[in-house]
Amino acid sequence: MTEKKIGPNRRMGPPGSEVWHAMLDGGEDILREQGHAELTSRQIAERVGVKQRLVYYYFHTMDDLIVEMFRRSSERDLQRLQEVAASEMPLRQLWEICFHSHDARLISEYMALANRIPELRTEVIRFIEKSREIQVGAITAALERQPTKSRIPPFATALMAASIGLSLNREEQLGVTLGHAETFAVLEAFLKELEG
Amino acid sequence: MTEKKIGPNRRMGPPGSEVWHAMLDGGEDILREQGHAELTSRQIAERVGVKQRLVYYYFHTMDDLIVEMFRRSSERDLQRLQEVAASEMPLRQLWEICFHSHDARLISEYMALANRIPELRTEVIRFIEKSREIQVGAITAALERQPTKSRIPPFATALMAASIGLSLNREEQLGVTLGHAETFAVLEAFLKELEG
DNA sequence: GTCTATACACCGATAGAC
DNA sequence: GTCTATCGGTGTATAGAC
Repeated sequence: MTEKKIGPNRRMGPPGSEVWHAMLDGGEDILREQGHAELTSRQIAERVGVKQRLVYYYFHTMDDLIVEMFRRSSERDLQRLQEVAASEMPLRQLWEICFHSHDARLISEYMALANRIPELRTEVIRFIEKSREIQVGAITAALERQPTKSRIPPFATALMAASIGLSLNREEQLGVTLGHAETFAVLEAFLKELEG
Repeated sequence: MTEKKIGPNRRMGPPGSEVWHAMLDGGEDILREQGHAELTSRQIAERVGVKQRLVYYYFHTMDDLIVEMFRRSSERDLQRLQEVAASEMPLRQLWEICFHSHDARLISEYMALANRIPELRTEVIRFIEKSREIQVGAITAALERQPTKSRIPPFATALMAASIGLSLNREEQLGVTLGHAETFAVLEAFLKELEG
């Protein structure tokens, strides 16, 4: 029914421009380094080197900016997942991405923000589902190549690996290492079994 | 060096009183139902039915209140974990607790808050480590009772189970079910193997 | 123990000039 | 495309009366 409740006199800038990207970059840095409480239009403007008003020329609302941040980031992630899924040793590379190249703090901030921003929630759901599909595809292909006795279905394998990677990552950043070495050993053995 | 930077003329109320608990209860409800952005002294006061000023009679700062919220909640959780760890079928009960009786949204809010509140971070670390120790104890005891061929070490088992439970819980709340049935089947088989 | 009243900072968002 | 200027709202925290 109602379109976006934006002031009728608001001129808006085009997405994809240089400043547009710079604002998303700045927002991402703030979210990762200082958390959601500091993610404000003023902080972003200061970091980019413009005035606060300009943020509202490129984004309808702050929530919009946050959604765009996640959307841009998740699209990049999915593309990279798809690339390594088509490579040799995809499972090990997928695991490396899952574990090493995500920032646990950033993820936890997005998760909390998704609780109150419906559009972000939608994007998060889409990302989880798409990345799982990609991982399942790679696992299924690996199982066909390698005659292994693993009786864990691909979908369960993907979900478990993603979950464990997330927790290991998060705990490591917190400074908890209880049980990590043992878990890595189990995962390494599993990877060897599937991919040599 | 510096003690808490509290106004020198601030009179403070005692912890543990009825109103003190009511404020933590209200804060927890707000955090679960509306998220961190609505967790303010004014909202808590309104929910408890007192004036905003009283919140600062019972808590030095809002961050202090949040830390107390988590501390009280995690102490209760640890106690319950210890109780079921000493019962029969502890593994299945521990899994039920891990999966069913935690609110994923509340957890994600605490995780994000822990990024910016050092004392909360400390409490979260303590909780993760203590609950893992309890779970490892139960798993070790179960392995001694049951002659099973599981070659996954107890610490890895505890970490993996907690991780997977967390993700399943969170995804279910988001509305994602991709791979959940397969994962439950795997976990159920594992539980049967260890505890019949 | 609980209240009224208030200082002060900061945020989201907008109007309109250049 | 970018700016100055500003409005209205809300937040944390405090002083001090009852």
